[in-house]
Amino acid sequence: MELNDRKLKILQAVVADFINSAEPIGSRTLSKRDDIDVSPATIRNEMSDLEEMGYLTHPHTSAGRVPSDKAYRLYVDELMSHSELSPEEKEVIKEKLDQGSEELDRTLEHASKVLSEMTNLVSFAVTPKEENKIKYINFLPVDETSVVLMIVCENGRVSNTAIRVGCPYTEENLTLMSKVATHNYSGQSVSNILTQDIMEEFERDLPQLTGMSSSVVPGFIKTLEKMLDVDLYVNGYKNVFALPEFNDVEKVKDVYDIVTNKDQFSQVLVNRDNGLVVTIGDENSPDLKDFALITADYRVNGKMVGRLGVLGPKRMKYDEVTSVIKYITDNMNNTFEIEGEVQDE
Amino acid sequence: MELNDRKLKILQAVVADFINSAEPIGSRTLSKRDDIDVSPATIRNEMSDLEEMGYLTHPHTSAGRVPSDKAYRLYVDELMSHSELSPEEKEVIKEKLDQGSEELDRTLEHASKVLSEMTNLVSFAVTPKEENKIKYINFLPVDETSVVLMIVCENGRVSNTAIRVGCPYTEENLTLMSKVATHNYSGQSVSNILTQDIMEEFERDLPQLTGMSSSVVPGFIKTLEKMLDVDLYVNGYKNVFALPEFNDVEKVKDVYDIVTNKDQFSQVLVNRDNGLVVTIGDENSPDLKDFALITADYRVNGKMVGRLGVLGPKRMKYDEVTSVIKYITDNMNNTFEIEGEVQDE
DNA sequence: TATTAGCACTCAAATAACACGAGTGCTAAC
DNA sequence: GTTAGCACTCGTGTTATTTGAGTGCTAATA
Repeated sequence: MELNDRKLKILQAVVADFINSAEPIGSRTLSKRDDIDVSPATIRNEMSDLEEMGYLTHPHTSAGRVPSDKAYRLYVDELMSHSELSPEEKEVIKEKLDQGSEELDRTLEHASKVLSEMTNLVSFAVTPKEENKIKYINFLPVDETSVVLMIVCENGRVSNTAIRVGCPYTEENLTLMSKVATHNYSGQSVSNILTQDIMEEFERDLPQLTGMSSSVVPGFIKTLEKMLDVDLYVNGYKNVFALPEFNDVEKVKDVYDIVTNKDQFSQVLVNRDNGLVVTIGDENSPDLKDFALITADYRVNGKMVGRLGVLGPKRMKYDEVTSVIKYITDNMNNTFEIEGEVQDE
Repeated sequence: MELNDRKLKILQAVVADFINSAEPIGSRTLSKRDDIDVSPATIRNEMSDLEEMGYLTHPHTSAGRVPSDKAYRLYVDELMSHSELSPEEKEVIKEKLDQGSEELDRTLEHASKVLSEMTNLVSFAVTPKEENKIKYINFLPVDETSVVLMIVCENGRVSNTAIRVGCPYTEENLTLMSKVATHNYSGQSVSNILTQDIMEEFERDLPQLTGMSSSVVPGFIKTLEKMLDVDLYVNGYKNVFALPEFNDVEKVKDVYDIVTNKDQFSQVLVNRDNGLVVTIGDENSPDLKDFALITADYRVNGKMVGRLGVLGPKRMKYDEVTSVIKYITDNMNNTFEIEGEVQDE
């Protein structure tokens, strides 16, 4: 059997209608649409064919049709409109993005928030497991019993931790320690440093400070390990409360479990392909089989520095959401690269 | 009418049973209890009196009795048992607490997590709006276009922000800037600094660096403002999914709104009395009228440095929860003060 | 006089019966 | 190839009925 034009039109209508209404679509409903001018009976025949071909399903005999994963896939790839965002929408997004642009290291987090606001879905941002190279390491005094360890990477990211030291120290000790650590590790990637016997190296190069080393090194290692973790920000969880498919506590809980199981979820996100990617239902891992996931990369100078996305029901406004995601990831670049861009008055 | 012994015993039984079962308690159920040996009819009479006195209510004529807020209050103040935690429970808590003890500045956050695990309720931690005094201020180089601002307070808290600078700088510039800023502001409280015209002061004392000042000062101010915010950590939200009173999406959403409306919720928490405080139903603000809130302070050297608590249904195991909270807040002190305490073998 | 057995009464919740209607599939006519 | 017509299906909503846990009241009891 072949997917002729009429079948495609009907399929497209079913998917579009279902995305809007979340209700199974019947033949009579479809026949009332302006763009379809055949009788319900004809539509029924076509729908029956489409079902046989795996594009539609039936919740039960006397219900309308619902799109299958295969139908969503076809819809996204071929059928849906690719409307541009209106200038007003663009303006709104631009404005929202700009509100968070001062906080350099929270750009991604902020963009994810904007994304959830624009799509009314659960959104997230994830930083890649990056092979950061250390620029320098600084131990700074706080009070008698604690110091701050500060690690600056070449890409500008900064981590710091407060560390309790077991013994008294002087500022000279700290300066020395900072110098030695920077000398030993600057230019190396974090994961590479972690393969070494850091404690031994500290003791070797700072034999007069073994007491301090023993209390500082574990914190140092912990901080490095933390730097290897991907950061995952989730926003707009409360949007699920408004979606009819989640009008049941179990479902709401499922989504909560997914987005709060950060290790597993970030794994899924990190392992995705680059670019704009849409995965629907069965295309995802089993725990996401009832969802659609859309992600896009955010790049600076061609290098991927983060991934942004939304999680929602398969019944998702794919065209709008992809437009918004694309616009945001493109525009974040501008926020970064072009400062003080000319504003049209 | 008077609250005689039998009334108290019955009331106590109703509250305790309801806390366990979440079901209205009938006279027959009560009469089967070992500690009550009067007939259902007698109990009915007593319950009727208790209802008249405002301690019990009736969902409807043919249902059992449910405790009122007044009953919970009496229960907490007079009726409930104050069982000590078992040595095993103490051991479990101690162990969990210890797992997070390295991360000095996350102690409170971690303790809140332990609290939610032990109580199966939503827990939170909040830091007081503190009048921190600045110890020193440091501007550190990251790359050509950005610096890190680091502010260390006398109490050991550290804040840092990445700031994009509009013009090239040298390390000497930064050192100078750090010195001037530290000289001008160390010893002062954050809120006090914010009352001053910081930009003017930078320009006055660093006339040769006006370009840098103009790009750095806004970030400096923003960081100071952020330091004034209270930090609120919420843990164990997913515990609400298991409670029968939240088997409805609306209710689940209500709790979510409460704990994610950080400004409002932290306001409620910050304004509480010191010490162990239990507020039930109407004793709370209207949006919390269906909940009970328990908080306790965590002190170091007598100074309150944080507040820990749980949010749950009024039907809460008050004795257990208060024991756990008390034990955690007491024990956090130990984690801090006494390092390497003798372990009993 | 306090307690309790007995009993009529109430009402939410569960169950059953039923009508409704949106939808289907099939057949025969156009 | 398309469509009108029709019997059939089945979820949904409505109403009636039953069930049972629980109450309040009264009268008997200790």
